[in-house]
Amino acid sequence: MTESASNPNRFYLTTPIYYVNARPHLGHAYSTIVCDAIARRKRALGIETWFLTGTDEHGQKIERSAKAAGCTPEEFATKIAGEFRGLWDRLGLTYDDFIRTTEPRHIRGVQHLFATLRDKGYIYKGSYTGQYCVFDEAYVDGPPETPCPDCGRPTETVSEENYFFKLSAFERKLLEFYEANPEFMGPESTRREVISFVRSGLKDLSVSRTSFSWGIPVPGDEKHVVYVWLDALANYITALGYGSDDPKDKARFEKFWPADIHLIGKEISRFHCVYWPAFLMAAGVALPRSVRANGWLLFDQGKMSKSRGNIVRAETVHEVLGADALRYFLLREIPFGQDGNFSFDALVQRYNGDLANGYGNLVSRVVNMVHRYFGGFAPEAGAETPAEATLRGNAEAAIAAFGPAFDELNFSDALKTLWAVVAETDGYLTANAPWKKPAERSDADHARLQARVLATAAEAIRVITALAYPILPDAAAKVWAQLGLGELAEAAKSGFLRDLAWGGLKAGTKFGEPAPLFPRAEKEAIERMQSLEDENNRTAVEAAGGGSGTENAKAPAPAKQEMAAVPVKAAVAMAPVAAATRAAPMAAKVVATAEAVGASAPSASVDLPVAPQTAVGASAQAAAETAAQGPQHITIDDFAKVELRVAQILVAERVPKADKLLRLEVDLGTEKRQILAGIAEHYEPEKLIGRRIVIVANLAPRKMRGLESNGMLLAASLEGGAPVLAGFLEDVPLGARLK
RNA sequence: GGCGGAGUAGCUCAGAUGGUUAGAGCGUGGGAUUCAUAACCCCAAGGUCGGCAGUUCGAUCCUGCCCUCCGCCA
Repeated sequence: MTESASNPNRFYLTTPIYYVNARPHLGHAYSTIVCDAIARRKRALGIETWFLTGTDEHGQKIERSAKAAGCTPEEFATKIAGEFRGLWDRLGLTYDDFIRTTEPRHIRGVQHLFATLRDKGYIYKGSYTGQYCVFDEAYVDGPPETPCPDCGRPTETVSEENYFFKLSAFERKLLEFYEANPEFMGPESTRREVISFVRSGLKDLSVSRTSFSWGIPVPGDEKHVVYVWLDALANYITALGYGSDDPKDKARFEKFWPADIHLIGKEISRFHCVYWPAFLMAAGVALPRSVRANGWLLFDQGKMSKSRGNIVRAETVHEVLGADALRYFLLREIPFGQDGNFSFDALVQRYNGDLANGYGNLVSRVVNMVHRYFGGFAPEAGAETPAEATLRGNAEAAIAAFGPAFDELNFSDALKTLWAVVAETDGYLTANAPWKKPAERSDADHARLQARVLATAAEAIRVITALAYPILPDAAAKVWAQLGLGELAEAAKSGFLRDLAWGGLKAGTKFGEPAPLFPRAEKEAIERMQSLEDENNRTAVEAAGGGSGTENAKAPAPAKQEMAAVPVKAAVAMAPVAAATRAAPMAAKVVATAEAVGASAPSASVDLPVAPQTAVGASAQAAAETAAQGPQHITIDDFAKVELRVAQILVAERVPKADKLLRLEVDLGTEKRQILAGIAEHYEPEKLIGRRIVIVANLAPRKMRGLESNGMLLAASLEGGAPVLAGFLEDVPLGARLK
């Protein structure tokens, strides 16, 4: 590890590699766009930049999804990887390399890394006996029958021989490293969480699997595949050429590693801030300089649509308002590192306020006046008055403040600073009104004023545009051309930002034709985006085969499976109630992150990995029918009529002469009552005692077998399958109402 | 359950080692203007700064308790 390797003239940054179990959505685009903006700025500063993104393609879930889709894992992964790459291309993102974990260069590198770790004595063979969640591909601590903490499903007891990485040996080293390198991870909340995680103790990590084969074989013991996180994390070095003997690869690795920034979604901080540095320390490879976590995008469903669409695609925004609008919104609206709300409403508001009425309109008025009063040639500014000095001073202050803010990833502040100059320039124009000649002013004086004011305003625009370029590359290029400055892309390559200073616009420069940059968006824009999403969700549901069946209607938050490969999380912000209640459609908010793990999207189901194969056709049809019939929705008032409460089973016994019926006495906290339930075929009465369940408390009483039942319990079931009682993962007080 | 974060104008957020009238942008209302994308410019209204109690001459800022939301861990 050579600390001195820091070279200010090169810069390496990475996005997470995206798990191909999910189609790309706005969360993925967010991380990638942030990286693109950083990369563009670095290049425009004359820094040699390497920007890596890619896809994570191994793991049991991909294997299963492929099977469900009736194709090979390779075919499946290739298709989704193509969707990611295609989207980045359409959005104009300037990645330098796109790595897929199924590529030979990556496989070779991972095997080299694994062998190195083993040779150095950090990997040993051991056996594991414990609980395993098949759905999440994760090991779970606890005694047998512990439910999975992520998804609540029952775990299986497994015993398998695995390779283990001596993570425990790095606890102290990591803590010392964090201490010595406070800049290593951020934001602060992430740093605190990671440190407290490491302080609480590290256990050795299982780094191989034998239960499936879609992965990278462990060198020399090919019945094992490499643990997906070890596989996935290694992309950051394998893409540069780690493990290759080719001199060109070696040179690139030498040049760019260690990475300057690993940009990630906050839910995978632990993998990047704990496991990854530990692997690298063990292998004797330099550690990355920093890991920065972005927050989640929250989609406020209420504002968007009452229909089931909740995942927003970048395409939709791109199509209606353009890629620049999306970039600007994400970087301006959301303080980096925090969660941010996304809504079409807020997007359009920002777009109209800052881009159309602000920047776009400013450019338009100035370029138009230069054409009108000066035949399209930049006028000579002449002697500066206090008004110009003030504007110049503010612009120079913005140049000085923008860079540091941006480089600390405070994009929002950087843009706020810059847009203050937009407003000042607008005010300056209005105050000096070059379009209005007072009677007492001579023609010559007026011509001088026009020249001075327009030259100054145009120069302000030039400065603003140069700084905004990494965020608004398309618009900046247009403005550059309108100012007669030629190809911005060329200027960016030559590092024009490095020398940015007031006064670069030369008198006599021939301006280009004025053309609107950001046409004002009308209300229809929101409706259009809305309907594009609705349409997409509808077709996605049909295509995906209705994964939203009972099996998946739960509301999981599988943020951090040990095993899950990289990721995409879509979680519903409500308690995981019984599947039978069809929780998903009532979700208030959906979270999507940049990264995340193959999770179930609420009802949209695009992401859902495991659809019961045999049911695929049928549920797709059902979904389609639902859509066609229209209003299957109930109102909140309808729902409020159903009184769902938490109850504890005190007594459970079979009802004589009834095969299916159990008689239960349950405690609601405030009262006890008797309920009859048809679950005797699947639940042993003894095992139910003490369990907390959910009941419908205001169901009309009914007599069965001479006994009165006062309520009904909730359980999930498939046709012909065993019912599963609804319950809670956390403690809940008796009598608590579900709403 | 443990640890941590957050709760400030309709919305998104800023803020002060505690000190006279708590800020910005957007949105709203009014005015002015017409170079410009019904844009721009000026002015105004709007907040018991989550609740209760305490420390203090004085608390939105400190302390305690409580409520709500979120994250990490178990």
